[in-house]
Amino acid sequence: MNSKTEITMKDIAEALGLSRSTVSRALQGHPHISADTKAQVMDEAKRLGYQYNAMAASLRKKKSNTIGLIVPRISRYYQSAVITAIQNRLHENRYNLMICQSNESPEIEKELVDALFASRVEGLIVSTTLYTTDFSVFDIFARSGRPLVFFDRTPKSYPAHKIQGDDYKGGYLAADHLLRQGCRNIAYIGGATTCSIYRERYDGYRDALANYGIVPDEEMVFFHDLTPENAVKTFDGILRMKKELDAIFAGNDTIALALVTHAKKLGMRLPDELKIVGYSNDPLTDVVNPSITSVEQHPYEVGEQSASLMLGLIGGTIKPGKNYISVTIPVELVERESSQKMADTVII
Amino acid sequence: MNSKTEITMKDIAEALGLSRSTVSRALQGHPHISADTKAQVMDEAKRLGYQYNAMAASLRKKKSNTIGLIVPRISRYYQSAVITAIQNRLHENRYNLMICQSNESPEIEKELVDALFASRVEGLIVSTTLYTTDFSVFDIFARSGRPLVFFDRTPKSYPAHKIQGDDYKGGYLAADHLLRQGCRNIAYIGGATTCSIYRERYDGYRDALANYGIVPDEEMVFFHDLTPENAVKTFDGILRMKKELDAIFAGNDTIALALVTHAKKLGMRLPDELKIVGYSNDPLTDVVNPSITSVEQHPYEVGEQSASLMLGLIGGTIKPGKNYISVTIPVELVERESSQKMADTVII
DNA sequence: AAACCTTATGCAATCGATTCCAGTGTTTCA
DNA sequence: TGAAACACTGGAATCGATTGCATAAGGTTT
Repeated sequence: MNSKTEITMKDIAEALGLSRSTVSRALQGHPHISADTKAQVMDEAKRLGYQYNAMAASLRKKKSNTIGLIVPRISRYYQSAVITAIQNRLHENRYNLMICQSNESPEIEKELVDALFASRVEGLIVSTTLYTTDFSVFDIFARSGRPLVFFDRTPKSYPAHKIQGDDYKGGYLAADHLLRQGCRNIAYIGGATTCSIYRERYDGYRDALANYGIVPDEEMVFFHDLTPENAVKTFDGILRMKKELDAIFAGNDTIALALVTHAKKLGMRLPDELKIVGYSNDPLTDVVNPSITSVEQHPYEVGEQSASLMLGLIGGTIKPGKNYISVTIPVELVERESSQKMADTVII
Repeated sequence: MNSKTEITMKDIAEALGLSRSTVSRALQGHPHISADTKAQVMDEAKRLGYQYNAMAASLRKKKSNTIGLIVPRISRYYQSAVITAIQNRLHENRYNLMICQSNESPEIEKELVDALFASRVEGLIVSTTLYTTDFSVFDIFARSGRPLVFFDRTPKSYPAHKIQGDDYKGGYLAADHLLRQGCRNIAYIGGATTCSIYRERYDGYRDALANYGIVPDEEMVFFHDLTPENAVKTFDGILRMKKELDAIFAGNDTIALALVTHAKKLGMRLPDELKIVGYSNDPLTDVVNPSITSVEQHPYEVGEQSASLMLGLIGGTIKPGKNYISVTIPVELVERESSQKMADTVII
């Protein structure tokens, strides 16, 4: 019918012989407006099919009620779990979330930062790409005083609020566990070191080994894209070197699963011959055979903390002054079959 | 420094002694503005730290360059793959995407529809919750002439554009394949029937059985929430009934995997004793042991079609008139180990 | 009856960018 | 030389909602 012209408050006002201010206030439930007028306005709004224009209101109020979020990929279990937590928390507080994917591309990441800024999001939550090294793209938020919170993949040297898992501890726990299970030749396959989380997990791994007087063998430590294909290739490479190998600490659960499957195909008996530990505690680690030991990062907690921090910063209930808040969420090891000592479990 | 007042075009205009119109045009690269003026404006904008306000522009232009998207959950492989495709396509066309999760709740879904409408998204792409039965919540989009496109979970009876996988065919292919492998007692575990896709897959399954003169056993057909726990419970229930069972057609890959693992734990030899087919061709079906036969739905294609349709409808290059466009994306069966005939493959 | 408070409403500016319609000054061509 | 064409730029309204300030009517107090 009326696809050309939008019904606005002005239309309601004119239809009722009221002013636009009164209509606006009535619709907001302002206390100075009489109950009678409010009812009239509501009715007329419904009758005309009036729809609130949040953009116009945002412009005037300088308040968009929207937070921006940039992640490399929404498909990964951990990231999507964090996002869900963030969105739930924001939704409770009547905030919208604009979710964007950088696809691990720093260029796209920059475009998204600018686009979200232009859309006047009130704050930005980010997990960077693996290859982001120039963090100045985030400066516009810092400069304009709009809150900026990083989670998971946080920039080591860039000043900003950060919520992250305890990656050092995660690496330590994983390696220590494998050592306790009797392993002494533990490989590490992590992601690109431009991203600090893999470096920190390595540090934890290294320090755990040190407790046992072991220095990591450079040839058993890998940093590369964590795709199943790459992981399998790396694994085959290790085997070709004819080195002793009794365990692998994998950078994520997807490749841990790929390694488990590949090792089984090669006829290795798991976990007797080879123990594997993954990272993130993806639900699938629990439903495969053997189930895979992994490091729980509590994504829901990370998300809640990120969202709460953001809301606090926007609402002014959190005033960090010149300081930056850094929250480290504890991690814990979830032991499953893939790292059991011999004879503890039977794998079919 | 200047967190209170924003730098606007007006500031640039005043600094340069130009009018706001000229500044606006210069910034847009309007051909009527001299190269010299443009350069001056650009420089001054940079110097002052000017940042474009997309909201103000959207209000004036009545064009937000933003599309809304509502899905039940972003964490599921198929959905997130579709979203990625949509976002990539929109990004190429300088459109933003507001991704929202309904968490399978019709109430939240309604709130999101209203919020996105209020934010003046130019169109809405939706995959409904399992329990959405009242589709009138989407009426505001239809009424205002803003494009509405459903994908995957599309409302059977609601008039709108739809992009969907061929679920009937998928069900047919899966069942037919199992029949060809020699199975005659095939269970079906699908999701809630309020959602048409599970009903259609069932129809395909039923018709495939009919070709072999088989009528589905009501006690071997299940419609419930597709969680691993539920699936395992259902499976145990079937076993308790002491019925003949040689195959299961599972509603998604997550439960297919859970069933495979559970069956192995029970000491069943897969695929000899029991064959399993999943749905969606989640990458994990390929890396588990045995790898799982599944139905590929081409999520990337679904996403591209959805985004292209949306862009076409907005841009006016697609004019459906009073008609609604319905695109069905072909599906295909990807055969893997979990459904091989005896002795075709060896499972370790 | 004057002063004062309450309650309910209206006026008009404002948020920041866009764009139609003019209005300059310069060039070109008959 | 006059007129038309052209290249730039400015004025001012506009998008739709919000809000500080003003105002009016009615009620209460002294």
